[in-house]
Amino acid sequence: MPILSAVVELDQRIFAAVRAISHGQIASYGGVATQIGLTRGARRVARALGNNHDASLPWHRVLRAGGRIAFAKGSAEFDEQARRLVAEGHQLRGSQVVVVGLADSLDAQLWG
DNA sequence: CTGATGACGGCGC
DNA sequence: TGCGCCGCCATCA
Repeated sequence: MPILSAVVELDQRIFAAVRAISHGQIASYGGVATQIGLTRGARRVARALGNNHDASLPWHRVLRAGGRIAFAKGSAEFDEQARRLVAEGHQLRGSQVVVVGLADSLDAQLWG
């Protein structure tokens, strides 16, 4: 039981970090991973979101490094995420979210 | 056990 | 700027 329990708890921490991203804000997979104490855990975070079923989770606020949408351009998931981001006031340039201001780092704008 | 895969990241051309 | 290759990690066939 303890082994599996630890894994589940890790996922819970990932979800908590994602839920902590408020409306209009964005974060990167790697940033979320670092935030909860994981190094090189971007893929771990991505997989957690993929397994997640909770519709209340703001998964669309999590992007790839540089602010790019992770899904393939043209896919249904891509369109859905792009739609939600624009609805929250963001601007898209292709598959990349246009970051307003001086932040050269995504995570810097959120928790830097 | 070995090789392939993916909602990732970074460096090089 | 864009694209490709390679490194990382956890799963899966």
